Amino acid sequence: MESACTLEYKTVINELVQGMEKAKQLHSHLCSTSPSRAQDLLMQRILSSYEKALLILNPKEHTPPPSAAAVDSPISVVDGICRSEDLNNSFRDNQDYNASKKRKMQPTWMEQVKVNPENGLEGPADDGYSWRKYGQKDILGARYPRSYYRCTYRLVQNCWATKQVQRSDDDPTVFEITYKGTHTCNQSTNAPVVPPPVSQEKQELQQQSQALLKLKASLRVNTDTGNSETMPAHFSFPSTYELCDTDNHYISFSDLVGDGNLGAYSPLFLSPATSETNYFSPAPHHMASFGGSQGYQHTESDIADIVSAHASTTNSPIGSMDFPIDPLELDPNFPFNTSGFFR
DNA sequence: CAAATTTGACCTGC
DNA sequence: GCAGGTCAAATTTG
Repeated sequence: MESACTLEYKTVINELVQGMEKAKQLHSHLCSTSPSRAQDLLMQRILSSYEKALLILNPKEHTPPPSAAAVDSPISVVDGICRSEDLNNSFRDNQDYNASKKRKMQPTWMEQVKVNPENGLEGPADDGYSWRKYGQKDILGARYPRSYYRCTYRLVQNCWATKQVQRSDDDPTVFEITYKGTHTCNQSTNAPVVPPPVSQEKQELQQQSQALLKLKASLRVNTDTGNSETMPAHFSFPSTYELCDTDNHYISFSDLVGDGNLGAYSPLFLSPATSETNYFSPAPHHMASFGGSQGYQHTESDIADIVSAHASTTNSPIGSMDFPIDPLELDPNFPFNTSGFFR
């Protein structure tokens, strides 16, 4: 059956292939005028991202990408680990979609963030979001208590993203951060108006990365919630993400800020003032606020759950893996019109 | 004084 | 019953 979805699927792959070719052309053009190691590095990553995207969409025709590069920064993501049990739950629960399991299907992923002892033993730095601590618990068998944070804008913007922070027993400079749910708030409005100056080389790199950003934008699922905002003003992934696919194989994601050349994309400099217990996080995305009950009784609306899950494909690496493109999983009323889904 | 944090109590799932 | 997660009143902070 050649469904419209299959057609769009092939279109996405075709666009990715074309994008990769154009990136190569751009790279050869730039290198002919001003060869640069940074450009080589960035091009490798751009191509790697394309390959990974293609791999995800069409695993039979592509080989696994190389591993990601490490980062040299005061705060570095040691790794991002999607917890296989969460993924397994997500897939297993598809058939039995009750409220309890829906909650489990919230995109969840874990990162380990290492901080420099001199500037971060109190906690890793800002991840670009505003979090409010709402609890702390001593965990059985853990030396350090676990802290619970939720988005500051939960009430204002109905944003249900939460995170748990726990210092590693083995290495006190490592914090294990578990993110649950994705931000539906718009915190980009807190970004500084004037970005720091950017060198010409960085501008060139940014131009290339903009192509990727557009690609990411074109791949986003149009949730059409009434909020027509497009790509966020700032947009980044943690330096290295390792995601597991449906077979629990890890897929390594290197990003555009990994070598520090594209710091302008990092939420670290765009972020509002936040507590010291903030870290890297997936990029924010922009969703409409949903009316709905809140509070103690775990009664967030079904819509919010659906949005949290599916909209996360735009910004949450795990979210995207959590919910493969499968029409059966999507809201039947999902506005999958071609003009909205593809640019 | 408003916002953020702390912390004991309460709720939920296993 | 226990452990983890969350609430909400009290307290602290800016």
